[in-house]
Amino acid sequence: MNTAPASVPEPAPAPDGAHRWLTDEEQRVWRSYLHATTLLEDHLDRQLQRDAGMPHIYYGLLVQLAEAPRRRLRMTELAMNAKITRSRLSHAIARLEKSGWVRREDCPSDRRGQFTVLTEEGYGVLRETAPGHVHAVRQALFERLSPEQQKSLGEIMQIVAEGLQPDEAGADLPWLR
Amino acid sequence: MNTAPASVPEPAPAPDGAHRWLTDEEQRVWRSYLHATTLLEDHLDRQLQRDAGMPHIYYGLLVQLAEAPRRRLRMTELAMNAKITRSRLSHAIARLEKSGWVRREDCPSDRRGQFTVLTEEGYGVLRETAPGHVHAVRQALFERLSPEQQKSLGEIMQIVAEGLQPDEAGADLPWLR
DNA sequence: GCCTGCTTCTTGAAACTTGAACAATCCGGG
DNA sequence: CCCGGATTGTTCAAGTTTCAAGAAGCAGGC
Repeated sequence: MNTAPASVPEPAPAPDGAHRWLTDEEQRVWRSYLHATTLLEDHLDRQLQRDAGMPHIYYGLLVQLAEAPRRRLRMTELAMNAKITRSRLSHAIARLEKSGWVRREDCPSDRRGQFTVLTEEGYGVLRETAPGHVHAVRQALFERLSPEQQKSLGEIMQIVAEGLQPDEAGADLPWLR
Repeated sequence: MNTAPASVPEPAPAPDGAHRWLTDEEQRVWRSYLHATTLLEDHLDRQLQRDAGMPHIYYGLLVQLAEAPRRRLRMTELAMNAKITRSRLSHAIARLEKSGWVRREDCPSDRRGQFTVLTEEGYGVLRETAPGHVHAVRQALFERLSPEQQKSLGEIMQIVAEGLQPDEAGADLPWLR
């Protein structure tokens, strides 16, 4: 959960600055980050498990489907949107299908492909539970931050995501890099 | 993963402001947040699984132990520090013990209690893998943010954590509230 | 047509997490 | 002393995630 603490022996200060520990201030920021993100994720997971009977990530899958044209997506696309592996998605969809919130359909143009379709029932669950979830997010996050902080948070998270992403934008334009 | 999307029917605008959707801007911030935190956690988990043979959370447990006096902590205290349940900790410690990085010791003053002690071997693993982990954190986060952004992130996460915590500071001083 | 390599999705086993239930112990009051 | 309630840590079962492997279909070159 944390980076190397003070009590872990410091590595020899590398000439080039590699292997540099975090400063005290960085350490504080990092621990706050871990602390807050852990608590928030736990909080939302419990909220949704209680009110919707599924973990946060599964809820996110239903949301993605609800937003998609004809409320359906190919497995691979859904997996990419949700930033999870296809394998994980397969298991998740199997579970959601068992709950009746989702249904599979063959893709006519590619016989390997599968669509996942949000059922009426799944849509209903979303409609019923979305307000509570939004409320939880609002209460835990937005109500506590000033407009400037919200803006700043957005920018920061944007930057971090871009740095970690396997190059989403321009991934199909490799010659630009 | 996401809050209610545009395509989920809006709840009747409650007079008191309950059940309010997120604004477009809030929505953007929230999705950036989810996106970034997911990617970062995945990134660090893989990094540590690869280089240290354990998930991020387990690494955090070792760090906590390394920082503690005599490199040992009671189960409950460790669980609270790491923000996980006692149950989860029990499993985790069992695994770390099997790996030889940690060892249990009875608490002399409370026969229900257990100490978890970081072994020399566990300490060694930490010493070897900490630099790589710090590097990953630095690279994914601090190198990409301006000093102002780092400061801002710290403040924001502090606020969020405080809002969610079962009242850590002052929990034993209830008369102050 | 028929390889070869790639993509799509699924599967199975092992690892990890969750929540409830539990035994053992502590602690304060009567 | 003894009881009831609280705390400590573990365990079980069910659910979720990961990783490696694999079946099936596509697509291009020959």
